[in-house]
Amino acid sequence: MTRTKQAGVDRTSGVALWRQIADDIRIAIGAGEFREAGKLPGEIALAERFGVNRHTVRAAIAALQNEGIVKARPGRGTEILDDIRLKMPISRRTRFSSGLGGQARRPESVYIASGEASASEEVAAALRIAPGAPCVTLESLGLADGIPVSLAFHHFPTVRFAGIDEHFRRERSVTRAFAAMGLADYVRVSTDISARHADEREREWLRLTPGGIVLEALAINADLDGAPVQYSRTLFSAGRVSLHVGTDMEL
Amino acid sequence: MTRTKQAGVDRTSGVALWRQIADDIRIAIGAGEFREAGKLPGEIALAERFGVNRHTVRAAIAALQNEGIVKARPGRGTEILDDIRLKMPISRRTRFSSGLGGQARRPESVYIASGEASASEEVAAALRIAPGAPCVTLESLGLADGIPVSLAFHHFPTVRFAGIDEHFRRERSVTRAFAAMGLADYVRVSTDISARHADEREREWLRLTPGGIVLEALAINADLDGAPVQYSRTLFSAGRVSLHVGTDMEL
DNA sequence: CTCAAATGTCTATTTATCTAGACAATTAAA
DNA sequence: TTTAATTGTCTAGATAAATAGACATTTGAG
Repeated sequence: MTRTKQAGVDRTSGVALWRQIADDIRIAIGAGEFREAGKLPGEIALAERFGVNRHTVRAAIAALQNEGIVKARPGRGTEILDDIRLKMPISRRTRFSSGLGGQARRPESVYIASGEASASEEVAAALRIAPGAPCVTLESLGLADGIPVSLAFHHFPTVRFAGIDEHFRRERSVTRAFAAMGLADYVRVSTDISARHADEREREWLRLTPGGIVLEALAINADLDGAPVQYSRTLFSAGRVSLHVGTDMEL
Repeated sequence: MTRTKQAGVDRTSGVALWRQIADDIRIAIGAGEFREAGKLPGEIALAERFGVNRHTVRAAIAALQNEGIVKARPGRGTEILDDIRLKMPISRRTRFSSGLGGQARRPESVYIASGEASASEEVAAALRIAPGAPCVTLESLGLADGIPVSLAFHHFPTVRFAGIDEHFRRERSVTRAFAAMGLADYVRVSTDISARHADEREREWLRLTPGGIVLEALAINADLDGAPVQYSRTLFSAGRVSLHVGTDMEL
């Protein structure tokens, strides 16, 4: 029997059908497709829609259940749980903790690791220091309501911010760590945004499923004299965060 | 035989090993891992590195070859071709064609379709018109050197821009279409950026492989009096584009 | 309670993916 | 020219994914 191509599933892609279907349903939920019903169509209906066997759809639903997006119950159907995506503002005054302010969530930064390194060309160019000059590195995890949303790698010039990692460890905030070292205010100079698949380590920290996507933001912060004070690479869980760039308001 | 977990491959993810490995190598190339050699390690070395059979690695390389990223030749090895990623600036003066200016590429916009629609709540809110009010819709494809980099859905309020799709068709540029209708200048008011997997239709237009990622930018443009003139949803091929947000320069 | 609709579980079979090994073909260097 | 290193191609077998069907279990409506 030859098979007709059905809605959006590709049988030669190296991606299992159940995973393609899970991704498809996740997107459909995000687009509000089943909002009025509050639940997914029945497994048989979904199987017809995607042109696959009911068991394949069940595997997809099991994956979505594992991600906490839906909840299936015998007799009742498969209910859609919350689909929350935080909006992270990016502007001249971008800070992680205050960014989530109006969204009634509990923001939190967690220390992962820190150390000393010599600046790569990339870091040196961003911080306007000599390549090979010493940097404080700091890795941290950003959470909202206990759910990981970002994984950040910060770089600070050692000559000015030696020991800032210890301040971060106590204060659990880059802004407060800066304040503790006498830098009361700073501004975002540039942000470079791209997207890619998360690697294994990133998946672990951000609790992503394989194939999960991260938004990668390369950011430079500077003091009010324009001297770079921080270069960060932040990975946002693309399923939980969108980045909002306001180019209109006072920056 | 029980198998030990090797570098970054997951055998229960619903993603074929060859595809995981292809994604992994693509990322490594992007990070410059094999830059000095100019080619990948041998298939046997890669097979050991990922803990899989040589044939599985070969499948991964075949996929990368299909994407035009590498070129394998008997006796010579697998050479790495160009890895180009355009940098698309996002600022108050964002325009597609001029954005790629300094990057020595031939930018081009292609008309796909246009029509009339009543504004959804999302579109109405962005354009500050009544929900259900008429809009001109316009779909276009952005290319650089003939390679598709973006797929855009534009919305314009009909009351002010009826027929702008015809101007776009002739001028092949939104900026010039605006100019032809008497709007000499406009500015970007806000841009909302997220990332997700491309669906089948998007993959076709952007020539992406299954599992391919798009950066989705929701943008509002306004005239110099602040009245919204355009609401766009633009999908950038994440492998070919990064978005650069300058929050420092004169916006 | 009874029934219809839904999800849960089981077995069996087919198809795709991965592993294993052998050997051919091509290239670049000794 | 010889040799080593590399990719290309073939066969065969093992493992995982998908299909197919039957039937049990749970839930909500009538």
